Amino acid sequence: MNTIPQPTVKRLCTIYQFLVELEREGMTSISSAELGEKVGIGSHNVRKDISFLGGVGNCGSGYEIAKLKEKIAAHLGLKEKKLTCIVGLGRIGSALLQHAQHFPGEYQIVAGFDSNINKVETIKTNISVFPAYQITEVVKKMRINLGIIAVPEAAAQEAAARLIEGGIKGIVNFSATHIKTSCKDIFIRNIDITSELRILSALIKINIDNQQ
Amino acid sequence: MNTIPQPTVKRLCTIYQFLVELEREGMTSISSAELGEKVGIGSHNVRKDISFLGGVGNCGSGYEIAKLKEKIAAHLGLKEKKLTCIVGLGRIGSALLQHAQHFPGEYQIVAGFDSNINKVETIKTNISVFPAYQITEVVKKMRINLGIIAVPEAAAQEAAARLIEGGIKGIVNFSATHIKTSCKDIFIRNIDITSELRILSALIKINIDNQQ
DNA sequence: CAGTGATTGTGAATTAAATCACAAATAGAA
DNA sequence: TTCTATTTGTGATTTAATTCACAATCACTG
Repeated sequence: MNTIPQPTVKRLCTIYQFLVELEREGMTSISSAELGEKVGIGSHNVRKDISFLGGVGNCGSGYEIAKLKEKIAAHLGLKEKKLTCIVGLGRIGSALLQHAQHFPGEYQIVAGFDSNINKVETIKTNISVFPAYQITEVVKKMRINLGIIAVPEAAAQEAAARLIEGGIKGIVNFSATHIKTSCKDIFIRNIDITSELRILSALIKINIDNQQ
Repeated sequence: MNTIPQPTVKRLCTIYQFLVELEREGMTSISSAELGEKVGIGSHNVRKDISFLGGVGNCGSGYEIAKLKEKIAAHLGLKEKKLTCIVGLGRIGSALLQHAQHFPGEYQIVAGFDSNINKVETIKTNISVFPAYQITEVVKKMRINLGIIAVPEAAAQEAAARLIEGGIKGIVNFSATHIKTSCKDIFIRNIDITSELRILSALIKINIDNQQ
């Protein structure tokens, strides 16, 4: 089978997001050139990426948005609704939680965890909230697919371990610690605001250096 | 000049984060193998990345942490303190703000913006908060280097435009919209939780497909 | 229904990144 | 000091990703 390169996966997800917006605006078709322009990549690249999905476009007149969206969803496994949980209900965690609940699309957040028992009781939300020591048990019982980690640095690796023990398949980690796993079937996306700011600093610095 | 590849920049930032932690734990030196193990990349790759900084390591016995940290900081422009602002003081924005203020390192958040005038007045924080229409003016006057965008989708591109007009050099965008700019000297990092979840779904799906 | 202009899909070429393999350097022991 | 066990730094190699170039396809017009 023709395996899809990782950068292509990322770009297809970005394209997917755009297609959702375009559809909402009432557009029905778009060319590779226009799509590339909007997403900030070349039209060649757009076509190459889409070609991994098999023939979708209409040679005369670009891609039919509904059809392309459907194809991407089918290939990237976006059609099955995923059950998701959040570990850590501090400022970031609860912001993410409420944010996600405003967009109840493919990802349904069904559980929250926090080590602070008080928070477990007082947090005002309509999802079930559990103490942290029940992570493994709850993930297993509810068959949760994905986890979002928003705990302090020190607790992150431990939280990941419990999620994985419960059978989770993917993790988005918002803590400053870079989480890793030796298991090749579990995927982790580490997102760190400080790291992003550093990358910006670096890109700016290198850009200036190169101009001189 | 030997220009540093982008993936290397990212990895060096991750490594930098680790060095900060290791230093805090009292370690003074580390080998490429151990470093790679912790960050989840091969030791070859670690050495190659570090080699872009010029000779740093001690052949017999790994890298001296303080020295390596210093070298990375010097090369990636992490030494000069950067002034940063946040646009959008909703749930995500104010969570990021308070989070960042707990780690007052290289990035000092000096201004916040929101289109809701009430929020401008009531938000309890010790940074200056301004209405959104003053973005350009304030960024220019305070010579702010970096911006964090945490506004709803519809307002994001506009916010970016104002920041850029004010002379900002780098943006981290937390809104669902993919922001782009035609200016090659301005760098944007788009971070989208939904997109990250989709990427996870895709990686899991493709992994399963390939096993069969 | 032929002719034109636009647009896709993809093998080939190019460029970039990751990995390898090993010489050179060093620390520490004997 | 000399020998050995480590560990770096880097040119060479391999692999992956991007870009190119153009034939094939289709919509649309007159």
